[in-house]
Amino acid sequence: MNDADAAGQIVEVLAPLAVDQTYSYFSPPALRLAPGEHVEIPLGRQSTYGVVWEVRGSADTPGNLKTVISRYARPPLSQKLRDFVDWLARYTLAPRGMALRLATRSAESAEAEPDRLVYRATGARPQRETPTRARVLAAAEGGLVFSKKALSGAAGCSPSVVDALVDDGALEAIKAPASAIADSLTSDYAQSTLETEQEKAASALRSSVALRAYQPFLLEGVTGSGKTEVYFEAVAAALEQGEQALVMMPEIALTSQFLERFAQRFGGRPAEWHSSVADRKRSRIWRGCATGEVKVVVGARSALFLPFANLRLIVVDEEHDGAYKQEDGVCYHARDMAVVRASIEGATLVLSSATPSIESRVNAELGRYAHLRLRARAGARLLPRADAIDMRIEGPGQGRWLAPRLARAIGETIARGEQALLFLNRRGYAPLTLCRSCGHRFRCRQCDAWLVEHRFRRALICHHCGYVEQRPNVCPECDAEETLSPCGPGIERIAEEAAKLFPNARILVLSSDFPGGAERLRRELEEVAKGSFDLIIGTQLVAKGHNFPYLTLVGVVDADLGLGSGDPRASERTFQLLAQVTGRAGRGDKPGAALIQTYHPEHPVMRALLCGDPEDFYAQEISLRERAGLPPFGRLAALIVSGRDAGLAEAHARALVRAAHSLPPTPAYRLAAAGGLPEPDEIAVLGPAEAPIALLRGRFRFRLLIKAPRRANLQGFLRDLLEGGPPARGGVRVQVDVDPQSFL
DNA sequence: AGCACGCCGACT
DNA sequence: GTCGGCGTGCTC
Repeated sequence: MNDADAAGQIVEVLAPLAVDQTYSYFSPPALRLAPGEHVEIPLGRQSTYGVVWEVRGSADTPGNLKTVISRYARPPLSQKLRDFVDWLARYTLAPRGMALRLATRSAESAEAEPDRLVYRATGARPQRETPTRARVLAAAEGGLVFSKKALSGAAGCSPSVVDALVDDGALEAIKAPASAIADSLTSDYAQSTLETEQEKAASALRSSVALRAYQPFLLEGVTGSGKTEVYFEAVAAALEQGEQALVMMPEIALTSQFLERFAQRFGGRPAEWHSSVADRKRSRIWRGCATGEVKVVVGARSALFLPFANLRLIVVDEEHDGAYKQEDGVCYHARDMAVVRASIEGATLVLSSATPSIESRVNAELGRYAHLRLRARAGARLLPRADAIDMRIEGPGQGRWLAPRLARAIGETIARGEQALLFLNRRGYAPLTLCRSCGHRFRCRQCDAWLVEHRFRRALICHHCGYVEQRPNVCPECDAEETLSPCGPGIERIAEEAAKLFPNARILVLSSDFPGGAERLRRELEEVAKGSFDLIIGTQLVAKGHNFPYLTLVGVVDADLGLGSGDPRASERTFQLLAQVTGRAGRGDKPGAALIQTYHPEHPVMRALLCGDPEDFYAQEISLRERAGLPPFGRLAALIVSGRDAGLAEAHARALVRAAHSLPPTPAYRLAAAGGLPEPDEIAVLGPAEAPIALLRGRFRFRLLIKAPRRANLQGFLRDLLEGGPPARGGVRVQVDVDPQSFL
């Protein structure tokens, strides 16, 4: 044994805490740690868990360093995953420890499971035969294997009797084969029949997967064009090579319907990963990903941090969906980070959507993503015919919300025994309640927004902060009775009108604030799919996930809602939502119809919906942003002020504020260099609710999100920053919301 | 994440 | 006089 073998090591360990640094430890000679291994380390006055980030050298004695306590027998984090953690931390400006947490949260207790033992009768008689032993042996008759618990349970004795019988030779213990973590999958279990366009897209993906190099694709295709079948071919290609694939979906889109479809194609279910998977299962899947045993994971955004051994493919389904944004703790956009992970892993990336986000479209047009398009619906299905109802011309009378033409169409649909859906993205009965006698309007005490009347709950509710108060019968300002008057429609009010118009119809109202929770919702959606209702009235939760096979008519009640919100993505979001809802209409070879009630039939969003071609919309929207001097994406940066992480964050805050000229290598700087972030001429302190609105009213050049107790202090703090002086106190965290593609 | 240290308001 | 609230800072 030479000196190097006898010496200990100096290792850099990252703990999954709010620290950005790694800490140095001495590792005794016997441990021989490698980067990525999981260790227990002393930290402060207790011990924690950490990951070896780097082995820095050897040493004979600890010197002034503390000593690593032990090694955990978990699969080490690969260099690629560690690089991803570092990248994510640098990009989101989160402490590296917090980024590591995302990757190790389910690693705890991910040790190899101990062999499970089962027992079988050997046929030999035990040396001493007591009545209890006889009962155990009787239970073990027939040559089958049983668990210890099953035998002792059947015999009504303690498990130690089984042990004794093993010692006596009457039973034998056998290693049970480890139960599989996930179903085994077969790449060609059932071949999909693909049409020409699909076939072309699928073969592009298949050959990319075979190349084993980072290659990004935008897979764009109208509802029903068979995007899923196409990316299933890419999954199949990864399986054929014995390698891994990750399919990400927004949590609510991850339905058993989807898993069934997957099983029909691959002969088994993928490993599922989302918030309600039990802890034990989670750590098994975590381990299975690291060992390569788990081949395909279908999961929500957190699946992005699994320790894949050989990841060949990442699919981001519904890539435009806002649910990919993580907004507390480490703030990140899972779709963007999927791009980064794919590039680090050298994997194929597929962003899939019927209505891609603007930034993905722009990336495709710039040639950063290969653009695969499916223009036709698969299986000769036709797109729903969309028609506008111009509310200025053919709107309903006073106090009604459904235009006569829409009401008629619903009646006819129900009469044919088909299903209709009325969509209105507004919960409650009426968005505003005022007093006809004095003009009093109900406002939220916490945040100043209008209170929304909920008639089912007899309450006034703030949709911004959740504040609730009882709906009074008397005006609180002028004491007049019976003068409180609801203005505008909410979904409950539409339900009331529909019940009057169609007294014999089976109507279901679906809104996220109804009691019963997810369980009831799931049951109701299944009933809808079975055709148990004639008319469904719902908010945006009807837009996603489920298929409604009997649905042939979709009516959009207030299509303009959301266009006037001041949100920079208002048009984009409205288009995506309405395209999704109206796309639900139609079944088999019978085209559905969509009727859209709008005051602005000429608006680009409406025009795109009516002609059924999103091309129009994207071209308009991108040129609008160009003319407004906004980059098509990466338009904003968020400054989050909080009490913690002062040192790290302060530097970034300075960099951001002086981004136009300063040189620190932060994403903010690079954004500025790319022309995305002009120098601010004013800094204001806004709450999270106000900031997005103010932003693209053009008042501010970038967004400041403030999380802090006292506003006045922050004002001073930020002014100090702007003038370049030392901030008196407090810390700053900067989050930059841009497309990482431009930084790769 | 824990845990200590420190600085202000209400208690035996 | 202290007990304890949480706001802040540190852990190799």
